[in-house]
Amino acid sequence: MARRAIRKIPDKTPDIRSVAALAKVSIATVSRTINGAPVVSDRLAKRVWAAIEQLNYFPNTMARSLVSGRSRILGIIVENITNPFFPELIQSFEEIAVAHGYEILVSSSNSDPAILTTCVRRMIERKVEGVAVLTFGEEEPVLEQLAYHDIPMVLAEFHLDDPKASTILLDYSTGIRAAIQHLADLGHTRIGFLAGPHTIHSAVTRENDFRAAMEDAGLTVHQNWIIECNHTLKGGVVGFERLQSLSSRPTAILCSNDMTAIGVLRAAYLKGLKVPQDLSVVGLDDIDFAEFTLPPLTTIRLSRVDLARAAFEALRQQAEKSSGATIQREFLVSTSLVARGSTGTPPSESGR
Amino acid sequence: MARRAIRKIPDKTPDIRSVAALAKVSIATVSRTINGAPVVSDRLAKRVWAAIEQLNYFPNTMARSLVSGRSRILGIIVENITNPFFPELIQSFEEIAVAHGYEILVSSSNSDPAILTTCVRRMIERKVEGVAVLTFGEEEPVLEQLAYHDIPMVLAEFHLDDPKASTILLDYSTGIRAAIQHLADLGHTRIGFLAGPHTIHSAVTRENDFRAAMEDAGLTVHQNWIIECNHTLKGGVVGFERLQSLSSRPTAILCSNDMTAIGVLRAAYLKGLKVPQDLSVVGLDDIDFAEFTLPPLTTIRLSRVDLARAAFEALRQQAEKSSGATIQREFLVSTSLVARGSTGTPPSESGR
DNA sequence: GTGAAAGCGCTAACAA
DNA sequence: TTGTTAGCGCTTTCAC
Repeated sequence: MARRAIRKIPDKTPDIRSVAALAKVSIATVSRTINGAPVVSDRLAKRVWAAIEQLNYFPNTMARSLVSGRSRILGIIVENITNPFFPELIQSFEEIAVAHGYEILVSSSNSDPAILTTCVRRMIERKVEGVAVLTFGEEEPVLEQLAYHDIPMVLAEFHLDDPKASTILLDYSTGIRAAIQHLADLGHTRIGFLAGPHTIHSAVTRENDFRAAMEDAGLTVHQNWIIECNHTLKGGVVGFERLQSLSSRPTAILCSNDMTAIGVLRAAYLKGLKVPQDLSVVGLDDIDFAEFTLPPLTTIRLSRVDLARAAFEALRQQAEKSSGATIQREFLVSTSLVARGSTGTPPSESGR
Repeated sequence: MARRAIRKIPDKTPDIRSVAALAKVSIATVSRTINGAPVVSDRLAKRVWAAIEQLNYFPNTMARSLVSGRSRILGIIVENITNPFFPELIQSFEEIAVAHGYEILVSSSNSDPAILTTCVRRMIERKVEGVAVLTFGEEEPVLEQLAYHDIPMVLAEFHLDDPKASTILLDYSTGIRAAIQHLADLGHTRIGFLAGPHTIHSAVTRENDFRAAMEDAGLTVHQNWIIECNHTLKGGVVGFERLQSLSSRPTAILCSNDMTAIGVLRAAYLKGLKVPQDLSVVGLDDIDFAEFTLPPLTTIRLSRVDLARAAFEALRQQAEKSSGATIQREFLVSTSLVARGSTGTPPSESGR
C-alpha cells in the first residue's frame, strides 16, 4: 500500500525567480525590465522579455502592491448603477483607468447609507489609491472615514476641507440657461421644474440654476410648479400628475434628470397629451436612451466622458503627487443643450 | 538655517504588530483571532479585539492574499454594461459576493475581442479566484488563458471541457413556449422572430427554441420572418423595418431581447402602427425598463438575481472546493412569461 | 493555547 | 549596468 502514485506535478505558476533563472539574470533585473527602469541594457532586457513570454509569466499584483505600497486600484462609488447615466460613466472611468494601469472597484450605494458604509469599508480594505464619490451629494457621513485613512477622493459638487479631497464642479448653469432660453425663444413663459431629492446637492444646485435662469430670461418662477421628485422614471410620472392636478399649468417642464423626463413623457402620453404640441419636456444628462424616446428628448447634456476624465485626473494627480508638488484641486465639467423633438411652441389656447 | 522644523509625524497606519503590542500578545495570536481560529482563549481574544478597535485597525488585504494565496476577488465579465440587463445583473452579483466576503472586478467586453483580452488579463493579474463570463457566447478565444491559469470559471450556455469550468444553462425554452402559446391563444399564427447576432450562443439557442416552440404549437415558421439583429434598440428598429418591407408580414414579433423589442415598439410607433392592435411584440429579459415602455412590454423574464446567484454559487464551490470533494458543475436558470400590454389579438383584416 | 520564525513574490536600497 | 539583500504585512508550520 506504500506505493507512491506517480503524479504529474502541476507546474507552479511562474514567479519572478523562474523568469530570472531562465533569462540567466538576477530577479532585480527582471523587476527593472518589467517596470521599465531606464537602466537595463537592451541585451538583458531582450532575454528577460523572452523568458517572460516563454513562461507566460504575469507579475503578482499583490506582492507588487505590498512592497510598493501602491495598490493601483481606484474606487468609484455611484449612486445607482441602475440609472443608465452611471453605467455609461463607469464605462468611461474604467476605460481611462485601465489605460493608465489602474484597476477599478465599482460600487453602487443605492442611496442607502448602510450600503455606502460597506462600500467605503471595501475601498479602505482593498487599499484603493483614491475614490471617486459620484453619488452627487449624499456622501458626507462616509467622507470622514476616507479622510481618516488618508485616501484621496474626488467629490462631485462638494467641497471638503481636506488636503486629499478634490472637487468636480458641474456647470449646470450654462446648459440650463440655454434650455430656458430655448424654451423662451419657442414662446414658453410658463415653465415648471421637476426637481431631484433635496438631500442631493446636485439636485439643489440644478433647482437653483433653474430659478436663476428663469429670472435672467425675465420669466416668473411659479413656486407650485417646482416639485420635488426622486430622479427616477416613476418619480417623473408622479411629478407630472401633480402638475396636471393644478388648475394653472406650465406649458413646458424642465426635469432635473433624464429619467424623470422619460417618466413625464410616458405619463403625458397616457394622459393623451402630445409632446411637444401640448407640452414641451426637457431632460438633463443626455443618457444614451434620450435619443430614442418618443419623441426624442431635448435635454441638457452632461458628458459622462468629461466627468470620468475629470474624476480620474483628480485622483491620478493626488495618487502620483510628489510631495511639495502642487496639483489641481478643482475641475469643471460643463453642460450644453441638445435640442431634439420633445420641445416645440406652446399650445396656442394656453394663456400667455 | 539648520533649524529642524518640528513636524507632527503622521501615525503610520496600524499593522498587525501594533495590535499585538497593544494587546500584549504575539502577532500569531492576533492573526488567529481575526481569522476566527478556534484555539484562541477568550481572554486573549478579548484583548486583541479591544486593541483592534482602539487602533481602528484594518488587516492589509494584499499581505493576506499574498501569503494565503487567496485573493478573495471574483471577476465578472459582461457583454455590454450599457445594456440595462447587465447593470442589474452586476448589482445582484456584487451583493451576493460582498455578503460572502468577496470583492468583485467588473468589466465589460463590448463584444470587442481586444477589450475582452484585456479584461481577462486584468483578471489574471489580480489573481481572481474565479470569473463569471456572462458575455453569452463570444468567449471561446479567451477561455484558454483562464484555463491555462487554472482559474475557475462559470460560463453561460457554454460547456468547456475543463475541470474548473462550470456552466449555467438557460432554459429559454419554457419561457419561449409560453410566449408562443400566449400569442397562439390570442389568435396569432403569423409570428416573426428578431434574432440576436449568430456569433452569440444564446442568440442561436433562443432562435432554435423559437422554432421548436412554433412547431410544438403547430405554427409555421416563415424563414424570411426570422431576421438577425444585434440585441440593441437600433437593431430592433432595423429589424422591424425589414419585416415591414415584406409583402406578407407577421402579426406578432418575438424578439431575442428586450432592447430589440423596445426598438420595435419605437419603430412601430413612428410607422403609425399601434401596439398591440396592429402588431404584438414580445421581448426577452424583462429588464426593469420593460414595465415602463409604451405599451408596457410583454416579455420573457430571465431573472438577473437567479443568474447572479447561480454564477456566484458555481464560482464559490470551485474556489472553496476541498480537494476530492465533488461539486455541482451545471446550473439551470429558467424563464417565464410576463404578459403585459404589448400583446393582443391580431388585427382582423390580416389573413389568417 | 501561545509564540517564534519562515516565507508568500516582489521592489528598492545599497554594493559592486 | 547588474546583483544582493532586506523587508512589505500577513498566515502558517513547528515548537513549547
